[in-house]
Amino acid sequence: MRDVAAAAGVSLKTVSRVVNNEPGVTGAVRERVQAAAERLDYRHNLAASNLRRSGSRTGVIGVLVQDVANSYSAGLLRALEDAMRVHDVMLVAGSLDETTARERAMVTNLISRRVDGLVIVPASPRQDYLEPEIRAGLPIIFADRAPRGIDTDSVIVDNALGAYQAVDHLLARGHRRIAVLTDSASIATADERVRGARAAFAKHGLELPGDLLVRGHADQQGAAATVHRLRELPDPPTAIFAGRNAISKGTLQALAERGERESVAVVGFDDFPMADLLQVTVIRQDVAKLGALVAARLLERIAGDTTPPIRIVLPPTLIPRGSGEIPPPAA
Amino acid sequence: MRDVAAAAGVSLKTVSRVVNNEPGVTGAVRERVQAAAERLDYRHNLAASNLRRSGSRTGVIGVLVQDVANSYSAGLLRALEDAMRVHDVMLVAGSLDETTARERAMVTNLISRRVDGLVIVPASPRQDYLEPEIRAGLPIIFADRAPRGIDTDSVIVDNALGAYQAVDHLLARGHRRIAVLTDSASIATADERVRGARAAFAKHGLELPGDLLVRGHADQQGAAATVHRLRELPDPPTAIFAGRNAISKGTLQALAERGERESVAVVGFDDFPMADLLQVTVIRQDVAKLGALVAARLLERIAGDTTPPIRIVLPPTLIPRGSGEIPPPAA
DNA sequence: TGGCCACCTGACAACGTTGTCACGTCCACA
DNA sequence: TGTGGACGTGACAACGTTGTCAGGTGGCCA
Repeated sequence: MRDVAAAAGVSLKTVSRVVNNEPGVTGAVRERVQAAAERLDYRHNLAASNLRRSGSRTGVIGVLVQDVANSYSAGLLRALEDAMRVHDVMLVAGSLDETTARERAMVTNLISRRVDGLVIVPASPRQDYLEPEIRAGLPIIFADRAPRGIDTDSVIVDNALGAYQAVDHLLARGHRRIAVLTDSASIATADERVRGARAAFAKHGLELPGDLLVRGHADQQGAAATVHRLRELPDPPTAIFAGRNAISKGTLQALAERGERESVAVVGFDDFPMADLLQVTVIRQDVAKLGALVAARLLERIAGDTTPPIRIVLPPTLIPRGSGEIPPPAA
Repeated sequence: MRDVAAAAGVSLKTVSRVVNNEPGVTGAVRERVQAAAERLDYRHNLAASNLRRSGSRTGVIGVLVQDVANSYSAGLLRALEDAMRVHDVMLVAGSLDETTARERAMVTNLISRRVDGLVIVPASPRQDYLEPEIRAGLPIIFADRAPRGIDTDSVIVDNALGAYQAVDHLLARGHRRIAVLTDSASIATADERVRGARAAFAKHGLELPGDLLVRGHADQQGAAATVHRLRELPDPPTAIFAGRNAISKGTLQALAERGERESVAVVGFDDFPMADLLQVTVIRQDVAKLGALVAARLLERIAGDTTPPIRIVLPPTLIPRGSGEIPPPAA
């Protein structure tokens, strides 16, 4: 900038004015400065600018999701990006892989970078470590999963309701041996889904078969293995409620391998690409809507809104596509 | 930091030393400073730090892909993230949606933020606007698509070869009426793929039927519409080469709607989630490998490597899964 | 012609850090 | 006891920018 000023024969401040498109610079001077900047390949330094006008925005938000390669996370990211772009805000994204340590590390890093806000799909069991940041006024919104140990804005999906709908759907079609596959119990969401599944059984005066509730699935392969095992039981499940994206895929994979895609009912939580072509009945969360709501709330907070935290719960929807409508063999 | 220094009864510089874990501070003093920092909720400001030690890294790279929600882009992002994480580098990601203007705008923004490097899956027809940045030493790697009008590192896939393999696969099974569906001709990749398809026909002493080459597909719906139209022709295609992810999906969707999934052969370019379960034969690009190579090159550049640009071309692989092995009806 | 005002422009300090260098203390050794 | 050196600490300037305020120029009106 100093060089540009010298080349244009003006002061630093005038270059600054031109660069920031501020008024108070004559046309001729402005052009001279622009020409010099162009000639010298001058590039404005946003970091320095933000430092000087401290208290202003950096134009960056941090987004911590489960795995950016996962279609659900990616969809959320995209929805946030679209909403933030109009405000000239960019996204720093990170995958947590359900790791508490990574969540902590990335949050610390993002805070050091003075992001304008944080969107977190938490991996850690408690988030009270964020207390000082909240107190300092950093906007933080939890997406998909509610925070624990702290009071913050959140936009989540009614997981219990979704699971209830899924299992009720299967019970209504006569299934009784319904397997429930979820991920690690340390994830609050998984607990909610199990709760919803139990509630559906209870409504029908039944109980979730203990041998068919299997938690702790980390990935597709694990889920596939479980399905193979369960189907080998003397009294195998006639229907499967897959508690997450990757678990649905593993379930389908295993059933396909066994040639049982047509005979065993499946309802999955979370829609996924190609689920329509695969005719998989799912509980769909409206990621685009969730992302839009998160972004809107975040923008309000960034704009200075200091009202008490709100908690938005979106109802999921069951999308029947065939796999969930397969009747039990006996019926 | 000033407050911490005052609270601990030391100078600014000493706090700096403690914060950066530099040697030359007695244990007692160090603890006093840490306690004060903790008590005052002090947060190190990386922007200011990077400004002071200018010339050092910001620990951020910019990644511009087609669409972060697209499984291919998301996979690339994830591969980059994994490789960069060990070097404590975070990713700022943006979706270009094949828009030249957005590419320019985001590049400008990222440069203002002094990212350590840029990974670009270009949307614009030419990238010579990056010339000054390259000259200034900013590491830029092109991924998936080669740069035009500029000489930079790039890691791309042999698109012509992939298309050749796909079409040759179909020709070898007796298909002659093979439809070739690609995206906009302004995308260099699409041209390459058409070229490869023609080469395969040429090898068999044939020519790509002019009425079956349809370019300019923007999304899944457009591709589906084309498939419906082509299949209504008096002499319809017996096989379809889908030149991209979304086009494959549109093709499958249309064929499913027509009940022709079992009778019309399909080979798609780019693997996609669930393609295995859908038994879709595809040309697979190894995104993880591509991402790893891009990251490795970028890290070398960031570390100061100034050797001439290299160009890595990865061979794609045909994965037979069923849809590409359907024979033509007559045969 | 003098005076007032609007309008441009520039000097300076400050944002939160850290590199450089100098100072002071303490210990070891001659 | 004096000297040298190692070590811990701090003062200061600088990174690239912009807010504040003061100064300078020119036009217009009395």
